[in-house]
Amino acid sequence: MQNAADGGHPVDPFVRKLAHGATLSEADRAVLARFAEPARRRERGDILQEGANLQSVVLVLEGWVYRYRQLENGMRQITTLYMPGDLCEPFGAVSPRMNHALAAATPVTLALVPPQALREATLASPQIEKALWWDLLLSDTITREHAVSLGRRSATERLAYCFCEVRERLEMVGLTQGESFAFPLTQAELADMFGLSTVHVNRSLQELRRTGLVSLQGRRATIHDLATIREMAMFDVSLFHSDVVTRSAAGSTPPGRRPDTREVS
Amino acid sequence: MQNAADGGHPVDPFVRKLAHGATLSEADRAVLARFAEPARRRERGDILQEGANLQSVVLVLEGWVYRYRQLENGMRQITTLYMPGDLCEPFGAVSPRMNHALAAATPVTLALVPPQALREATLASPQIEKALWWDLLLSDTITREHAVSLGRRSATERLAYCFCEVRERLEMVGLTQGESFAFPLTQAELADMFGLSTVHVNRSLQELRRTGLVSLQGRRATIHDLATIREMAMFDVSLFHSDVVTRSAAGSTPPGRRPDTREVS
DNA sequence: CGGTTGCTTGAGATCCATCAATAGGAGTGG
DNA sequence: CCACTCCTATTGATGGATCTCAAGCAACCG
Repeated sequence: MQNAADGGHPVDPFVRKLAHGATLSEADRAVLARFAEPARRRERGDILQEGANLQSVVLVLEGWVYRYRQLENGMRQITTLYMPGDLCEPFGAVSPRMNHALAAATPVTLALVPPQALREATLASPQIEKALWWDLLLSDTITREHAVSLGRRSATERLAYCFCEVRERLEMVGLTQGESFAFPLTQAELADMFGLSTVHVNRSLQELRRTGLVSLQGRRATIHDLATIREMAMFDVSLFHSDVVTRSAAGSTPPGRRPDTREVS
Repeated sequence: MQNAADGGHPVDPFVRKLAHGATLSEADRAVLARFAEPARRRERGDILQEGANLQSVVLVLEGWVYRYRQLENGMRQITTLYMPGDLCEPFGAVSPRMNHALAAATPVTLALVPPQALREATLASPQIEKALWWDLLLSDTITREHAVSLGRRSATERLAYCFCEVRERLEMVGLTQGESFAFPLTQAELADMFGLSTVHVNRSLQELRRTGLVSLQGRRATIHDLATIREMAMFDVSLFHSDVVTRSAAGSTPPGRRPDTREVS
């Protein structure tokens, strides 16, 4: 049995990610690390067809996965991107008949976690509970911001936003190397992700390269000017680092709270 | 104190909606109905600004609400639409600093539910637990399908899809009258929802009317040919009626399960 | 090697945005 | 009741962003 924390091996990205959402004890980490163990490997390509039967939550340990939907007219839309440490469904439940398909963008290592086990971990530790809800809220935020890209950002801005987002997510799990990080998506996949044609993705990428903001070579991306690309992408970092409330009665007013914020009252 | 189930008054849409996700006992319904009680009214316009402080989950009882995000360049994207019976956040947690704004499309009645109370109800009744997770999965599906519209449907198809979706959601809570239903959205709101200009929304709506599929008058919509509009919108009803698994060990193979479906194995 | 996959480039067509102007209804104050 | 304003829906004209079709090229692979 492989322990994710032993020498040389990278720390389990699931634990690493969730640690951003709550202060996890050693016991908490051990519980979570156990979910990330029984791994399956998959080559690039479909993992689960639409309509497939599923009883567990898919957890990505290595590689990139995405969820997509194929329309009757042949068009395809990628709706979500999953990277190491990401759960492909909300932690507490699964739709037994998949209504979107799941595919691997690279060779991947996965774990299958029964939703019941996650919910039980939630009962055993309020910190795990908080971390899992934080994770769920974060993926909601990412999904909504993807809709903002699709609706209101230009092709170039969408791609720029994508680089900012991916960088942020990979950094959370310690998978960036300085200014660069793995970026294995095909231009055709980017097109299906952002509602564009591959031709236009190609040209928009060239524009990003021409301005010197990003370079892209051999399935890796390097961001040369983070501040500028964030500005042109209208990327709001704070979305990725917001807090979460699971127990409304729990705390008194937190220290950082500004008294003038408006509430529903 | 007003009982949502008493004579003449419509049945609480929250209970009515959740009843689609699980078989609720009378006790379950009573518990849920209590959440839908302490109501606030709001006129059309913003409810919560971006950055507002929030400790409770907003539950819509009457009227339409939407979540939007305003970009620095002045553009606006509506990311989610909420109708009676809808929770505006996942039931178990809230982001205390709102990262999207919430607005009322019509005068609305709301309830504020502490996430802790919902999670506790979840512990008391497995059926409530199942219903709430079903609801969360459904709103995820709706959000993803919205992304499919934004990415891969034409303007006319997006609007057609919208009518199909709204009809389906309103029917679940008993708010359709035959072929017609309330549709209070402004053309400017539709534009911000579907990443279009108001001018183009206007012209696309005219096309839908010209083909005789939908009519739209006085904040109400009537669908004249459901089968045809569903086909042109590539609307998949089954997305709105899928099952949910909360306890993976719980059941043996359900009766409808086809043995040939593919699983991750 | 031939076949496949992914990237690149060019030219013309289409969808949709922008700008500008008009018109109807709803509310408001005189 | 009228004048006024604001909001929403509507229409026309023009331009731009992006798509489609078509082709070529490089890398990889059995």
